[in-house]
Amino acid sequence: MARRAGSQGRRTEAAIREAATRLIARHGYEALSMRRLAADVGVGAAALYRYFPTKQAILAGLLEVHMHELLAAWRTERLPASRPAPERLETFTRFHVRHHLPRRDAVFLSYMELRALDPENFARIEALRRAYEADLTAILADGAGAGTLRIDDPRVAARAIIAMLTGITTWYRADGPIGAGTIEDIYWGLVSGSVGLVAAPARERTCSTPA
Amino acid sequence: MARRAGSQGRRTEAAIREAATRLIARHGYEALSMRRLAADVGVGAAALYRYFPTKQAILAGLLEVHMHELLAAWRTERLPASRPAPERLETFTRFHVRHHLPRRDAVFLSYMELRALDPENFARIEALRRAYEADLTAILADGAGAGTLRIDDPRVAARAIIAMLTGITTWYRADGPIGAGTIEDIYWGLVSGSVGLVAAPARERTCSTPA
Amino acid sequence: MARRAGSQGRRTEAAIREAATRLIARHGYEALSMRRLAADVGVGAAALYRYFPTKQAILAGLLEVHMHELLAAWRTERLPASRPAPERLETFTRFHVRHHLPRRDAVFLSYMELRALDPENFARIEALRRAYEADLTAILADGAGAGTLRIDDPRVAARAIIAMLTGITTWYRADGPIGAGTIEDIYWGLVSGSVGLVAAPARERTCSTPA
Amino acid sequence: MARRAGSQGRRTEAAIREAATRLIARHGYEALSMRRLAADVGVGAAALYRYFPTKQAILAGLLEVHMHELLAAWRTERLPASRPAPERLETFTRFHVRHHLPRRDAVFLSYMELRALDPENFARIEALRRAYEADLTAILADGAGAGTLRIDDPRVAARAIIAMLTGITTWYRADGPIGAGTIEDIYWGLVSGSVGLVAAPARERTCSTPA
DNA sequence: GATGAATGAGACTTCATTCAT
DNA sequence: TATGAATGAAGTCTCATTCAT
Repeated sequence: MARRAGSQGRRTEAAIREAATRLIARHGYEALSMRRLAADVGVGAAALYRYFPTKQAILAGLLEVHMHELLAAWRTERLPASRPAPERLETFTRFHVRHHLPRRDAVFLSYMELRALDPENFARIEALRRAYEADLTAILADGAGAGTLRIDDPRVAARAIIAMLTGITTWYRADGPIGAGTIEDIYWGLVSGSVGLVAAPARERTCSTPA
Repeated sequence: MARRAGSQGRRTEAAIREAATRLIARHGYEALSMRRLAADVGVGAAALYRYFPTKQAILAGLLEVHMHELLAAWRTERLPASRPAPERLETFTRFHVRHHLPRRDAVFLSYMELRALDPENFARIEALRRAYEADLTAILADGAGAGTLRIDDPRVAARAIIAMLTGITTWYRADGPIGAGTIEDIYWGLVSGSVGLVAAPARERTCSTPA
Repeated sequence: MARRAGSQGRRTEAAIREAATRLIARHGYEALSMRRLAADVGVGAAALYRYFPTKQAILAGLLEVHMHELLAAWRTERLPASRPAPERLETFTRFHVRHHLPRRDAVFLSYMELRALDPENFARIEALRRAYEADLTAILADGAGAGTLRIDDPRVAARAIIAMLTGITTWYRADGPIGAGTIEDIYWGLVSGSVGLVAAPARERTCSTPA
Repeated sequence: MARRAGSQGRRTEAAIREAATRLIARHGYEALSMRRLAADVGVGAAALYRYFPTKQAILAGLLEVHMHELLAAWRTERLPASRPAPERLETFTRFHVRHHLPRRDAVFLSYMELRALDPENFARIEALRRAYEADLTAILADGAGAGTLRIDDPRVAARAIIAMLTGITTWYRADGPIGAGTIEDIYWGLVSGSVGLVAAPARERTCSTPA
């Protein structure tokens, strides 16, 4: 049979991306077989090669699209450097959480499967990741310079914050007890505190030095 | 050909563990072949099966030993529940960093390759991880109850803190510009702030509300 | 999408034959993929099947046309059996060289890819080859009978001569230093000598028995 | 089952070489599948890879061994350059026939599958072939210079002679009506005549110019 | 007249694993 | 204690071919 109704090219490519994202996030790139992927898509294994020349290209494509989407979205939402660092940091934090929460699989995969990329693809995609990280680093450095944020080392802090925020995807379930908005608030509480901001006005806190 | 007498075996087993830790951390469990592992150990592939019945058993063994070491060390260092939560948290934080820094590969592997475990092994090892996390959660809950820590949700905060601390291993290099002690200090600064504490005594800080 | 009117088809078929001849001569029948062939023709792979039902049919068609052309041309040029064998042999030799030189790829392919034919096609085409060879064998046998040629075994000699002549295509380059006419002369010199003729009058030679 | 009695390493490697020679000669390199080869050897396909890293390496190994054997044997038998060219040519001719006749498959393969070699292997093996050809060319050139052989172009003549002699393997059958010794004689008759010698002493001939 | 999408078979190769030695 | 030889399953990928459009 040459063609199953309703499974034309574009649709097939999208289906491959979706299935690959899900399967790689679940079992890892190396553990994913093209046959299994094809079965999930509902085509023969050979059909995959009409859309991606190699298995590696699927992974690279997924990560690249993910990073480009992330950067594009961030560039739309970020505040100009003229605004105070704390505000910019809050924007970053809330953006990061909001953008990542509905993309569990893609995020997971983007942080876990970098090592599965061959050197060329790695270089290309790692550069995108560094660009994103650099934006946060700049915010933190600005705040440190202006005295509005308490930061020992902006580069380290940026990595720490991103690790903390990205970790959400390892356990968060959209159908769990905690809403996305609450997650945003909780993590902004943690982030803001970690760089020496006291909580948003709503939650009055005293400043205590322990022991 | 027989080896010279003596416990060559113990040495070989240790060599397998070390090589496996390094190789899995570098390339992932699925990407590791028994032949490659054997080659790194300097032994024929068949020899591995004298020490581990399956490839899966190697991974499980590695993760299990790692978690047992972690828990054993932690149980030695942790403060009793009678002590104030901030102090206990500082102990936890510094312990976590200190314990993990020299174990980059093992840590990386423990967080990345859980999904490669078969269900039984996963259950066993995940339980150990949860026990460790539960200890931190308890500290945070105590502090929240006592009003000495500002915590929205202790479980979420525990995960966030562990994610932040563990993330160190993805970029830290022992031969880099930042010493282990400094890392401890920086991360304690971030953690303490994130739960509403002001900085450790050594670095006097004022409690300022920016902007 | 429809092409503009006119016999695009004929042109495509010819292009397929040409590309197939070139590619099979270069890389061999088994190593040729229909996709590669189609790409060289500038057409989708499926289009090839408008002209040839199978890959095997392309090869068979090529060899068959080649042999029919060869036989047709030879039947036009050959001398009647009434003429002396040496003359007929010279005609054969010069014809063979002249006909084959500008058909390097087709010739190469005709001698190398016989084994890739399925039994039916092989039988049909091998018969044509044998007919050609039989003509040369007859010339040699006639000469041997008449005492004008020195031949031990006409069948063996025919094969030897054809092998020698056909071998030209493995190294001859039209743009090389040796012209086609010279090649004809050189090989007629070799062939004529091999069957006991002394050289053409132009190149006087003595009949010497060495050592 | 780990090992079938009687199929140890060395024996297996030899069996692979033999089967590969036979199968490639019969069907061509590209048409040979590793599974088919393994089946003929009597092992699983994977076992082949203990002895040859790739399919290409099998072919290259076969051709290389063949050419080294040829050259080694020739260097043992060839006459010194001080001897007259006709004698040296007879030695070459008889050696070539004698060496090649019992190696039908290997010879066939060596002349047909050069194009299946990847560039590196091709260069290495082609150099060996050229060395052998160069020896014949030198004999012919010497004879032409000394006036004992009638040669238009030694390089062309060398190729022509080798093509003629090697062509034997395409039709000769050891169990056919013609003995190996007879073949040698017949071909020496053809070769000697082609370069202007009259026949070997045994077969007295007159030097006649036909028509 | 030609294509885009797909297939099932089969290609080479690597895998974890076994077992006699 | 270790290995050399082997296996069967499975890996990624390419093949000739089909057929609705």
